[in-house]
Amino acid sequence: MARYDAAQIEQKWQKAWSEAGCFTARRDDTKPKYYVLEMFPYPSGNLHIGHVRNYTMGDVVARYKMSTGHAVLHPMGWDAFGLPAENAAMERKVHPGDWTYQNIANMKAQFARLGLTLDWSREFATCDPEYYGQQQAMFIDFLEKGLVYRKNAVVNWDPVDMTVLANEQVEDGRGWRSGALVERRELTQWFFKISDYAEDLLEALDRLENWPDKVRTMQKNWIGRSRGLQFAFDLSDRDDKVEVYTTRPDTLLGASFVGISPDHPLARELEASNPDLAAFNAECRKMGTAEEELEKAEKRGFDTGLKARHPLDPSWELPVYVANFILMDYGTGAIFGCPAHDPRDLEFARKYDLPVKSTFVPMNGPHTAPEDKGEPFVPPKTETVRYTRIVAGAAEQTGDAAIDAAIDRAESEGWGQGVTKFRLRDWGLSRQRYWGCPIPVLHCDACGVVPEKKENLPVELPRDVDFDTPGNPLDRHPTWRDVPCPQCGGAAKRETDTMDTFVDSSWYYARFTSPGATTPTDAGEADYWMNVDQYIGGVEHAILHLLYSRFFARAMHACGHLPASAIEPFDALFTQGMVTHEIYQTEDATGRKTYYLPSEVERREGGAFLKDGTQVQVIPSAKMSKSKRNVVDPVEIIDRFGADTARWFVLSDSPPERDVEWTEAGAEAASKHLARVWRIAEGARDAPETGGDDETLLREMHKAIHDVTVNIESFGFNAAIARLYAFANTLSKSQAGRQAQVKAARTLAQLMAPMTPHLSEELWRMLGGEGLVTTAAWPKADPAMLVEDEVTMPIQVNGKRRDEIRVAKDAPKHQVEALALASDAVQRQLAGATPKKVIVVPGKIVNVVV
RNA sequence: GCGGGCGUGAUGGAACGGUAGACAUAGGGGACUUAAACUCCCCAGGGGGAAACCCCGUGCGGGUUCGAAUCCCGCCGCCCGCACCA
Repeated sequence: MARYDAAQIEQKWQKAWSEAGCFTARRDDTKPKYYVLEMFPYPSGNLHIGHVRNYTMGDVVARYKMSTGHAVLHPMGWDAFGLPAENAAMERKVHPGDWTYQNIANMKAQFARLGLTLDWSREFATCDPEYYGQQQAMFIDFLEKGLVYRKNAVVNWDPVDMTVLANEQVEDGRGWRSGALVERRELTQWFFKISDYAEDLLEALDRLENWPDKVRTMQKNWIGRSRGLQFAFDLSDRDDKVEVYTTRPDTLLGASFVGISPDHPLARELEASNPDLAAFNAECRKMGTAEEELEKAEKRGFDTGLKARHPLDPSWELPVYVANFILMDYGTGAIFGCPAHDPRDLEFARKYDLPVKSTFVPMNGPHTAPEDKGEPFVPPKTETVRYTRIVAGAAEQTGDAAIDAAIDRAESEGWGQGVTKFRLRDWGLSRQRYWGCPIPVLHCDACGVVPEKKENLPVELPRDVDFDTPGNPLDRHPTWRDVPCPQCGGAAKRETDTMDTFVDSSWYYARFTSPGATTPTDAGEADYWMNVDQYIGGVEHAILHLLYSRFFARAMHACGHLPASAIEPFDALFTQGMVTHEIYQTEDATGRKTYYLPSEVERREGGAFLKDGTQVQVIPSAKMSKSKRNVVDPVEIIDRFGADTARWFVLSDSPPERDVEWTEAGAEAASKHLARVWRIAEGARDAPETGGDDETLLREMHKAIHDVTVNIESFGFNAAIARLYAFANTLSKSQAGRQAQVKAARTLAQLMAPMTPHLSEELWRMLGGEGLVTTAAWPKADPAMLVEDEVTMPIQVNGKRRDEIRVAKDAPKHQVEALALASDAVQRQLAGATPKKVIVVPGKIVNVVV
């Protein structure tokens, strides 16, 4: 009678699966294919528990699909370019490549212990030249198709480190390393023309039925299609116009100022002769490039002194302000402000003492007008309101109708036109960094921008670089940078910008279908395996990564790298929650925080303490992050309890889409339960040949098969586990004969197999299962065993439960009603009164209304 | 600030608009043990009551419904994203 020894059995079964080649994806025309993919990890060096949860979920799906007769593709790779490798290079003098590949080796070893169904024969890292070379080939294809172009864009510039900073590297307007005030600087950069696909990316969302609604809504809002009016204000005192775009032309008669972005051409022109304005603009440009920062900043403006003529009344002049909250990237970079119907404009108007004029009021009810210190009135455009200053249309109409009427008027009078605009901006892919995919073009004095010849790809990153000097090492690497022009043979310089790492992750799913191909994809393989049937990852990727991938699949199709059927690469999406943990910190006199690992901290009465007795502050659970050190090391957990325990725990308790808090107690409990299942299985094996009531146990078994199957298929892993607990409890108490108990225990092991594959293999063998449980066919519930002929129906009086009755499942309504009314509890509640109404929902509930 | 989501016992959570709290954790009681650990059994939303049973209860305030944790409106709190973190 051996004890449950996780370490020993996990190794044993991992070896068995590997020898049987269970997880190598094979095309098989006799089976439906199934491609399950989890978002690949950044190789930080250590697997964290969030990875364990993410990859276990995918593994449950993969294992379930294997046992339901699918040819499964479940690959894994590394999102290996990015900032942390350069930071490590600067801090520790290691080469970014060495650091990255070392991390990959570490993490792969950790992965191996989890017992995942990954097909490692397809592994690649995005920093492999074989991968990024194909990416460069596609860049050149995109360039030929007009899907890539150059334009100027602003970046965060650190004047001390002489480098471009990511938004994340800007803290309170200062560079994280240098502490210097960050400036906005304009550079010529490469852009993908994602805006060409804005309409299609938006329309196609409706067909992504197996995506969460929240993700589709977020993408819809991000793309932000709007219908509005574009027109120009004539300026009074100079021969010029300001072109504006508005989604509320119906509020034009409530206009009180014209606002332009500090980066607007007019603002730039005026600042040349106006030092105060120049100072104001310079101040605005000190802000970082993050939209959040701009939006949160105090609304400020500068009166240019210019006046704009109202298009509906030339004698009405509006002041022209430069305002810090207007983005040059959206619309025309200029607006008219209508304070009565826009909170931002109202804040601005009150600050600069500009008029506030309502153009419409609510249909009914009291209303504190924005004119009198009230709130701005911003009803949904579908709501009917009463117009007090009408641009066009009826006095009482919806916002939508009024907007359409206003556009019609502007068009017929010839001073403006209706246009559709998108909030979605083109995707800037240039990064002034070393550790990324080189952009495969050259700059030639004679020929201009010239793509590298495809036969010269990959343009490999040079190895001999140093990070001692600020700036991009590629810029100061003459032998790499200075090369002959591929077109004319004259002197040329390589592009030293590298690609955004989002490019790398925008097509890796396609590369997994043919990781060794000498073209980006192999048509036959892509056609067979695409699309990803189930994609799993964090909701933090709801917009950028997923939108970029959808764009990339379209662009790849346009260049012949993916079939038309794969332009929506992810058939179904599941966004899982994070694993969270408490944060432990201390603060020194200057407020500097030091964080501690959970393993360094002991929780006892009175709080949490370090080993030396120092008390630490406990911050409530938050996403596990390296910087806050609130991380749990999965390797420690696996060493202590085994991989099956870690897998079981991360799936239990919390619904997969919600965050789960890691607790020590929870892990221990999971471990105890698995040991208990082991004992239950042994009990079944050793049960007396004959006992009582096999029928009840087998009925419960079929119900468990049904429920667990439904739960797994709907991503209700926590519910599946709760159901498995209940079934284990039933089995442990059962007095059924050996044959029935063994059958039930074997089924329990099999139902648990997607979550706890090693333990299940062991029990499967112990209980006489044939072959591997991993390759065994999923059990089927016998419908005849699921039907009940009697049901319990609760009886409510006025919606409150007072009693319950047992009735035949198909008892006629009048019989149920009579039984319900006969109940003592109901009679007591009625106290002689006659019920007004009795609602009988067959098989569900009875409600007696008094 | 804008967009999206979430909020249920001490805790994680369950509940096609139909018995709120399944399942589990921590806790309490008991059995086993010289003792403990392990294991097994029982109790357990709050309040009242000897009990039967009654009242209250799903962040807060309204509404729809025979019936609301679930749907609608308004607030509060927390989380995710905001285009150069991945």
